[in-house]
Amino acid sequence: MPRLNADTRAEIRAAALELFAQRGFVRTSLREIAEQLGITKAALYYHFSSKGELISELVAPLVEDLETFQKRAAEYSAGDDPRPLLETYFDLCHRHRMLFLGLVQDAGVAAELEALTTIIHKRTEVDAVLVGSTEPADLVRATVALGGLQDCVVIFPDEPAEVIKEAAVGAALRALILDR
Amino acid sequence: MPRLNADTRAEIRAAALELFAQRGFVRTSLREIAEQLGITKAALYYHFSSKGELISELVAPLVEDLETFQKRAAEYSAGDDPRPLLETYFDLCHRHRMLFLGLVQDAGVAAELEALTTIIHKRTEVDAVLVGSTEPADLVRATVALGGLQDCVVIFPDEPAEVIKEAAVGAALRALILDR
DNA sequence: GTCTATAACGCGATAGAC
DNA sequence: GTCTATCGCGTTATAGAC
Repeated sequence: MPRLNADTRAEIRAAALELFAQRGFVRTSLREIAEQLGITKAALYYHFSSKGELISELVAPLVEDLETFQKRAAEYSAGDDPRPLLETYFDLCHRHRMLFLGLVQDAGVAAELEALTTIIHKRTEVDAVLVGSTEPADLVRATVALGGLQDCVVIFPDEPAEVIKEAAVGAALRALILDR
Repeated sequence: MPRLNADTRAEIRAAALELFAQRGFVRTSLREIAEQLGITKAALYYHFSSKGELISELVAPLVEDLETFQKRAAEYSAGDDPRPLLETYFDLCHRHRMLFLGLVQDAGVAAELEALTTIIHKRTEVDAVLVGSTEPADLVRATVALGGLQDCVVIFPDEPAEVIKEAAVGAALRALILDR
């Protein structure tokens, strides 16, 4: 029988986004999404031709926002104040944080052995030590510093480590330290 | 028939680590790892009782290094120079960069639609604009700044956005700007 | 527009021969 | 120590009834 609510497609998007953020894209099956809505897997296929298409539709607004942001960034010249750009980028990430959460959930797939949980837990403890505080506003500095270092090894895996290390540690230091 | 090389177990570890770094943990099947070595999936099971055990063995050295690092970090007091700690953390990440690469590959599972590739590409362009250079040593500053911002929305998804934003943008600004 | 039923596939994992 | 063969499962995806 037809369901009462008209916009099943939008309902599917919403339910999927929530489950993806909680469990990641990989470990969320179409069956789970369908069950959450009280419809069947096959019914879902009526609305979306594949899991990829569903994901694609969820990611599209992020890509669009990024394109807009990129155009704005292209007008930036050395010497301009970068703060507004950084603020916009933060807002963008925050607006799409459900998707980013889904991505990191996926990254933790291997960690059914709890290794990743352990790793994250240890990082958090180190974060607190580095800033001597557990206030979010302080922890953020350590997150940017250590997270930034960590990002560099995956973004520049083939560059000579010494070059990256010097620049990265310098940037991390500045991010970490408030007073000067 | 037995293979000529004695240390099959180590060979499996090496092949697995390489494939995991290239394609992620999720999308690398035991069959692929076995084929790369010219053995069968079943033979692999003689050496490792499960995929989890194989991954676990690869991740163990990272966890060990993190534990050592954490102990050292615990001796750090506010006011000490954080640089040595940051350098050690970078070295640690760099030493285990194959594993980190595997984790981000997993995160890109959803992106068979190439959305993630698009996203990363756009980020790289913005990075270059922000520092007005394509030199790795400069790009690193943008990576730490924008990567740090991005990390914050997944690390603190439930904190009030304004609190996180102010601290994060501040840290990103300091990471980005060299001269002061 | 939604359902039931099922096909087709790849995965991790196991059994047993050699 | 490695093989062939196969199981059981969850998955994406399709066909056809209502």
